[in-house]
Amino acid sequence: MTTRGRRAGTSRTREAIAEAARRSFGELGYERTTIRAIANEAGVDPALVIHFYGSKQQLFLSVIDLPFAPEEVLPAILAGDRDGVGERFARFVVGMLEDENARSVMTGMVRAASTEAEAAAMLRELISRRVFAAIADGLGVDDADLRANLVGTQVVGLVLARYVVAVEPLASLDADRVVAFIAPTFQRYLVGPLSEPGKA
Amino acid sequence: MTTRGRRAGTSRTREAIAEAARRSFGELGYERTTIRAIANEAGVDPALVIHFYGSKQQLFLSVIDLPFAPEEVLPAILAGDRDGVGERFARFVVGMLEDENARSVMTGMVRAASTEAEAAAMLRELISRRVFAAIADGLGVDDADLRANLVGTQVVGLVLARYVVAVEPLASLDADRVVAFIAPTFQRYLVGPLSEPGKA
DNA sequence: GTAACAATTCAATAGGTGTTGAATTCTACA
DNA sequence: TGTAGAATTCAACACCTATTGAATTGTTAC
Repeated sequence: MTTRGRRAGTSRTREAIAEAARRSFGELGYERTTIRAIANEAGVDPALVIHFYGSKQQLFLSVIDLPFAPEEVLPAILAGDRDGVGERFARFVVGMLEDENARSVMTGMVRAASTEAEAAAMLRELISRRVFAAIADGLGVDDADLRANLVGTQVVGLVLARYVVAVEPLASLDADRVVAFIAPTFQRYLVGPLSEPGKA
Repeated sequence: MTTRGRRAGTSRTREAIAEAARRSFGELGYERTTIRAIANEAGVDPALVIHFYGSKQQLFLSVIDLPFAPEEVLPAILAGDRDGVGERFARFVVGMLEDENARSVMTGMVRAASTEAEAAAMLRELISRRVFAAIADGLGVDDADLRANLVGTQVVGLVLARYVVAVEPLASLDADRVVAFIAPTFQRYLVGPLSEPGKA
């Protein structure tokens, strides 16, 4: 029987709620995640979740944020020899997805983008503004918006196939091989000729 | 005031329900689609939907089925000169997605695969059995399972980015240009060397 | 030490969901 | 023509949801 009122000592429940939420959103998506389940996992009353975060949607937006800042991490990847940029990019994406927390956030974003307009907007914004800007600045290509889109298709496709749908053998492959397989795709989307190899 | 009991004449409501369901699942995903809304769009009582299809999940499974049979359509695409196979494949995928009904089914599948285990299984099965078999048979490559997976990532990534998230400029591009951009990716995933261009 | 405030729970509310059972009207077949 | 069955609606059920308001307990600043 839990008692009412404030607990003694300093409390870490706010973060516990955030962690539970991130995990659940990542695993179940937005709709299937219930505030009750989050509260339960955090060992707390549902009303406390609302008290801290206002609403389910605000909780989602607070908790699902990129596990990295594109404008901080991309420049270093895009700089350097052009021939290796696809591999460096692939290595970063695949490596980042190895981290459990980062993966939760990414799958959560992709899962939620499928049904939540807000989440779709986040993803759209991410791809077509932040990644776009980094590519335009870092590579000096003129059709950076399109290139950012194409890179985006391969990234979300990878997340969906490897982690959400978990198709085999891709899901069980070790990171290095995945990097090797998709690096050339990023290479072409980032700096290669975009039309047929012949023309353009 | 609609009257009770059977209507006169032959009825097409069963298909009307299927169409409404397909549209709604495609646009809103599984969770957000309600039986009441489907019934409403089909001009019918919610109970009739259940009466015809048994349950929401069975309705989903009945209605969301591939708009084409891979084993029938892929062989013709994979046969022929190897250099053009990527483009032929891209043309087929992108062209198929131009059809409104087919697109609904595909987005519905991808959307639902994000949250419904059954739908994820469908997609997994589709990619790793049916597409796999077609590739193995049609191309005679040995790592056909992996190639099918990689092709799958690019297909679902395209569906998600272009139609679900609708990122610009990709969403507004005309089909021919999309084909030109992604064809080389399919080309490599289908018959190209899978590791770095150098080795393999 | 007391007043403000933060953390926490409880109980309730209002609304939505898929699904069921019975009732009614029509069709098809004997 | 009669009767089995199909198509259809209505009303209800049982359940689950996010959210709210009030009550309680602890902490912090004066």
